[in-house]
Amino acid sequence: MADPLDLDFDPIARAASIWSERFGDSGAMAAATSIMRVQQLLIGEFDRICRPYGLTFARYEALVLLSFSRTGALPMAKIGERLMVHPTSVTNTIQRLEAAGFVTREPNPRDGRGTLARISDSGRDAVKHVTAELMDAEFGLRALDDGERAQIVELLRRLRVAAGDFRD
Amino acid sequence: MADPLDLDFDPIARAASIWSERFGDSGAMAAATSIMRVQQLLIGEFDRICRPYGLTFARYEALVLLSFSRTGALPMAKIGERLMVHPTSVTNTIQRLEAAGFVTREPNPRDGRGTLARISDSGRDAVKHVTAELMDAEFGLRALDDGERAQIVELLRRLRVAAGDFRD
DNA sequence: CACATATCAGGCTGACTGACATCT
DNA sequence: CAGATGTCAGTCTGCCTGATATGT
Repeated sequence: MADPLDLDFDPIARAASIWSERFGDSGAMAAATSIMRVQQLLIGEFDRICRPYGLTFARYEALVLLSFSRTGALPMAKIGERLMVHPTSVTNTIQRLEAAGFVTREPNPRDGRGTLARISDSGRDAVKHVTAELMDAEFGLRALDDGERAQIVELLRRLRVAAGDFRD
Repeated sequence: MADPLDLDFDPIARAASIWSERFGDSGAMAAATSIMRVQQLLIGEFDRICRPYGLTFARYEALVLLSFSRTGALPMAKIGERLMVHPTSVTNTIQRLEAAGFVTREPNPRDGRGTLARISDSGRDAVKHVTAELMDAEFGLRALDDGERAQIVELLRRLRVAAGDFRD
């Protein structure tokens, strides 16, 4: 299979090769930069899919989490923990989802300090539509087969373990 | 080698498995989410390393690009092209680097419309220190060996090709 | 009491759109 | 003239710190 790429047209490969020459780096910089670039491409596509429904990908993720919960409602702290985001970011995200009518807030009956975010019917509707489009786009990973996707998950999982992503 | 992970403690794996059951997704969601999560971890570490030197990773990248250029200066448009960022983001980045004394601006003698950003001595100094620390941290990829890093680059390159990352 | 929960105020970042002056 | 280059104004996003009220 011929390589369809010309290194001269790949800014990442070019920078990485200069890097390797000068600093003796063994591919770490290229791998890190590739991950950052692909994330940029993916988030761009996801946000493009979400936008027509009045969502960003981050807000869509919160809605999905709620739609997967048993009762359709979760405490703010739980949402932050699952999505691995800062408490104030949860407040912000839920506020915007509430303004859009996708979520309602209610006091947590089991903890007077707490607030529950509950997904609304229109929230579930939005999740349904966006999810269908994301599945249709195969999450931007159409270029990879199942085995390759699993390979990525496994390699990246090791990084997450090393970063302590599974403690707590 | 025993798996150090308990799926119950991996929000990504948990969400992906629920997803797969409900929607018949074949690992695309898990892979996409892993990429996004690892990028988040990497950028966090990189920014942590850059902060003491008055830089963010994005600004450091621009400085590196300038330090690699033949003359130490590049037109704004070229910077945006190489770093794959929006022209107004280049203006913003260079403005802040200039305010920090890491860069100077000058009219492009070869194009009256243009501006050149030139790296200063203190800019080169900052690059030197941050680069040393990033290399020391192996760009957050200490958990992977050379072969695995190359594997990631290759898998992700296919996604970048599919997204048209190598056109122009 | 210490601690947890959530919010608010406010700063910082980078990405973007639209408008504009300037120059090729 | 069309097109490229860069800037500016202003919006939106998400992340974060610190302070605060409330409740366990």
